[in-house]
Amino acid sequence: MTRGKGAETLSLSQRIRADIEEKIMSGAWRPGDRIPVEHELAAQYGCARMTVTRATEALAEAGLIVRRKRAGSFVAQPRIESAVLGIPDIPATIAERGKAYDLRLLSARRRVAAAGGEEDRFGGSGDVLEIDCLHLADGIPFAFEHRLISLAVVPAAAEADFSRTPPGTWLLAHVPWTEAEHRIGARAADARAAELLNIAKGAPCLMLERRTWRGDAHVTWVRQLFAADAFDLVARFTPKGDAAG
Amino acid sequence: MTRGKGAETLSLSQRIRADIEEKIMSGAWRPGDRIPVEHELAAQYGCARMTVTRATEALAEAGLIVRRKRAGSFVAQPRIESAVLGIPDIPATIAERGKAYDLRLLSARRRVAAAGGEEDRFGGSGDVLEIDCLHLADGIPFAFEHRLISLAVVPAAAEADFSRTPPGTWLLAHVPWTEAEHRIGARAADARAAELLNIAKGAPCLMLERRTWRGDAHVTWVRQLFAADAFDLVARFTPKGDAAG
DNA sequence: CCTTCAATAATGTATAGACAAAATGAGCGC
DNA sequence: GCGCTCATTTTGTCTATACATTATTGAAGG
Repeated sequence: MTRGKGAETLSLSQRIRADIEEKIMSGAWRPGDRIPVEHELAAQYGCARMTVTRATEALAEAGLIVRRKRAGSFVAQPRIESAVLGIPDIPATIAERGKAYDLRLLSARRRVAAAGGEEDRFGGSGDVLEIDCLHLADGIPFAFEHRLISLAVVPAAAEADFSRTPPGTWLLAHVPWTEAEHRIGARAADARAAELLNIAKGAPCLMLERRTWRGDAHVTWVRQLFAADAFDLVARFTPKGDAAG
Repeated sequence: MTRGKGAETLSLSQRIRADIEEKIMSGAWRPGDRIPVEHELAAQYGCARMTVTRATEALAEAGLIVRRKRAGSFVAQPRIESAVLGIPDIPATIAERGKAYDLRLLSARRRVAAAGGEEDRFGGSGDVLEIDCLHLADGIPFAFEHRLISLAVVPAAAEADFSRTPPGTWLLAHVPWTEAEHRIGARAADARAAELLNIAKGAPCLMLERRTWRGDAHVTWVRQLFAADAFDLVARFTPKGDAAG
């Protein structure tokens, strides 16, 4: 379900690559950290530097690390998600349009994920943080967000102040993710959404649902509703899966 | 606008890679064609096989070619776009749900793209094919599509029979693309869309707009409307920009 | 203290060779 | 004709080495 590659026998350079990736994804090596120099890794694995180089080259192409001559190789800063998916961080989107961002936290409570259903995939303890909030642009409602965060996976979320930093932004900055699934659709606004977004009941809304994993652990689930005239997703792609703009 | 890499001095392996890529993108080497074996390319460029290998490896990772031991390397079949973007080919989507696909061509005419506006980016001659069609699942309207195709870039489109093959499917199979831009939003159905999709006027619809380029040439522009309950886009991503499922 | 410049440490790229692995196809026995 | 074996071709990976490139460091000189 989560990782694509099975347990096929990896070549040495692939294993080196996977090891480094694991260190980064697990958080052991953090953005900006310098990773061991290539000859050192070569010695460690008992192989030629070229073999290490192939791993680091691939990681650099994938954007996980940055290599700099003479300086060394460093764990890359996490990219803003929008650069990858065209699905932007909301405060960044609003700022881009030259508007003032505001956040209104509607509710945040800790509870146990319901067993048996969708929610029991939230980590071991089953404790989740459930958050409702409203994103505003120049004081006008922009998006309504409903979110669950796994406290088993992200215990620090219990202490975060989501009345000032929106949960999505906080998570992006604090938790590396390995996989995400999006569902995008159109929905008619129900009574509550209509009231919060200040639109007519039944008016069209863009719905964005996202699940995010780190390894096998389900990190967060979120549903965002945008009034139809407030927002369009835009994404630019090449066949390779690159994203730009 | 189109290609990322500027005219920096490329390394030899990068140049080899670019040369092969050009051959594929231009259509000189078509899907399924075998490309020269590595030692042959090495001789041609006067370099070691390893240097060629690095180019072919990168192309394989990018999905442009497929390498098979003993058999050789082949230009990859164009991937179904859904594998990359989560934005599926409509007949494939419908078939996946076990429903019968039907196409109704509403109109197709050749005209000159309007100058000055958006449309003048359609190739040199400015001739475009303008197509309206309706996609049906089990006889029920699924999506309404409005499309422009550049006849300067894709002259063969003039002869294609779009009453049997939907234009998107035909293009995917015939024209390699280098870049695409998507716009996704929610819209209220206008009178015509409502009638065609058999929904109420003002009902929420998912709107999907896509522009596709080959190199600098604008290949096609399309807008598709889906009734809100008929369709959700689903996409699965890793931070690297991979797509799966 | 600041500037200049050279030594140096790291990546960036290429080489020639080696052996492994896999798929193909040819030859052979039945 | 059918199935088995085996040599051959081509990719898959690694090695050890070489030299280029570049940013940093630190020392020399003003």
